[in-house]
Amino acid sequence: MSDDLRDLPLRERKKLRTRRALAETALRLFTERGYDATTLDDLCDTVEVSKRTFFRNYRSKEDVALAADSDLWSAYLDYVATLKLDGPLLETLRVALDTTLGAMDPDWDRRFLATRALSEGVPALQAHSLGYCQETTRAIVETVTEGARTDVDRMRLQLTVEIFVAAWHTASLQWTAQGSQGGRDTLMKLVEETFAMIPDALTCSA
Amino acid sequence: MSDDLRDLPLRERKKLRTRRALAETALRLFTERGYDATTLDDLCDTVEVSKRTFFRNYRSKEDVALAADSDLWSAYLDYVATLKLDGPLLETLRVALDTTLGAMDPDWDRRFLATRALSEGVPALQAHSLGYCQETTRAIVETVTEGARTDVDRMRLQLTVEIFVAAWHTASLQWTAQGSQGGRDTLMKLVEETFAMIPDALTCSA
DNA sequence: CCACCAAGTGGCACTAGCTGTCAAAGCGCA
DNA sequence: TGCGCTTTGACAGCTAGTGCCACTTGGTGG
Repeated sequence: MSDDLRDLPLRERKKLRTRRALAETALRLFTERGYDATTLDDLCDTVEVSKRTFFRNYRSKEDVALAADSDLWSAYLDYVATLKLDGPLLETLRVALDTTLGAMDPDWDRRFLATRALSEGVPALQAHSLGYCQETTRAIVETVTEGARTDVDRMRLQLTVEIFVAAWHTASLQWTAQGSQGGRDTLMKLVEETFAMIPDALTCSA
Repeated sequence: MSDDLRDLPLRERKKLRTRRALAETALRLFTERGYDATTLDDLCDTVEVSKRTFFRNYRSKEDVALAADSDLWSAYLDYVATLKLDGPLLETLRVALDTTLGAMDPDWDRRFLATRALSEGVPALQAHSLGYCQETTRAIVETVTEGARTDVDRMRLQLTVEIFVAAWHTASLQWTAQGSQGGRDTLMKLVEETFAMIPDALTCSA
C-alpha cells in the first residue's frame, strides 16, 4: 500500500508522481471549485500534462476523484485473498476490514475524508463509489464461493457479504455526518459499533 | 402505478406515449445491439423525436434504460409513505416490498427482467441502478428517522434499511442468475426466502 | 560514448452525451 | 376562428472520452 520508495526505475517513479499529482490536484480543485465546475482541461492545465495522459492514468473523471476509495478496496481485496476464511465469515470480513484500515498509508485519512465529503454532494460520484463496493463484493463472493455446492449456500454467502457492505455504508456515512472528527480511529470505532448493532437492527421498531 | 387510462387531456396522452415509446424502444435496441453500440441518435431516429425531447423525458441514457427500476422504487416509496411504521421495521419494509411487487403493472415483469439482464453486463448501468437504491434508502431513512432522538437511533435505523437493501440485492441477483424463470412470482418467493435467511447469514462460515 | 528499442507523452481530430436558446407547431378554450 | 400556453424541433456549443501517430525519453547493449 505505502510503496513510496525510490528504489523503482526512474520511469516508474515519474509515472507514479504524475498519478499522485493528478489525484491530489483533482481532490483539491474539486473541493475548492466544485466537481462539475472543474473540467478535466482545468486539471490537466494545473498538473501540466495532456488530457491523453490523464486517461492513461485514470479511466474517468469519477475515477480520479475516488482514488482513495479505490485504494482502500483494492488493499482490502488483496488482504482477504491471503486469508483462510474458515471461521464465521461476517466476523472474518469485519476483522479484515479493521486490519486493512489500520494498515493504510498515514496520508490516506485525509484523502479519504475529502473524497467522502465530495461524493456526498455529487450523485455521479456516489453511484460510482457504490459501483466500487459492488465490484469488491462480487470479487469477495467469487473467492469465497468456490467451495459452495448449492444455490442456497451461494445465496447465503452473497447475503453475508452484502450485509458486511451494509454495515460499512452505515458506519462511513455516520463518520461523514459527524464531520469525520477523530479521523481513522473514530471510523474504525464506528465500524466496530455498527457491526455490534446488527442483531438489534434486525428487530428494532421505528 | 398502472395509469394507462385515456381520460387524460390529449396533450398529456401524447407525452406519455412518447415517454413509453422511448423506454420501450431503448430497452429493445439496447438488448439487440448492445448498450454502448446504441447511440441516443439511433434511439431518437427510431422513435422519431428530437434528442432535445428525449432529454425532456429522461435525465440520461442510463435513466431510460433503468426506467423499470425507477418505476419500482418510486412506487415503493409512495407506498411506504402511507404506512404507520410502528412495528418491527425490517419486517414492515419487507411486507411493503411484497405488496408493491404484487401491485406493479402486468407488463412490468418483462421490462424489469430485460433491465436486469442489461445492467448485469454494463457497469455504468449497474452503478446507476445502485444509485437509485441509495436514493430510495436515503428517502426511507428520512421519513423514518423523524422521531429518532439520538445518533445511535439514527444509525440503527440506517443500518436496518441498508440490510433491507442487502437482502433485496441478493434476491434479485439470484433471480437474474436463474434466468428470471417463473417471473415475478419466483422473484417474490426469493425475496421472502432471502429475508428468512438473514439470521443464518450472520453466523455462517465459508 | 553512442545507437537502438521500447515505454510513455503530446497534439489533433473525432464521437457522443448533454444543455441553453429561441422560434415554430399543436392543443385547449372561449 | 382566434388567442394563449405548453410542447417540440433545430441549431450551436460544451465537455468527457478515444484512436492515431509522431515525438521524446529512460533503459540497455555494443
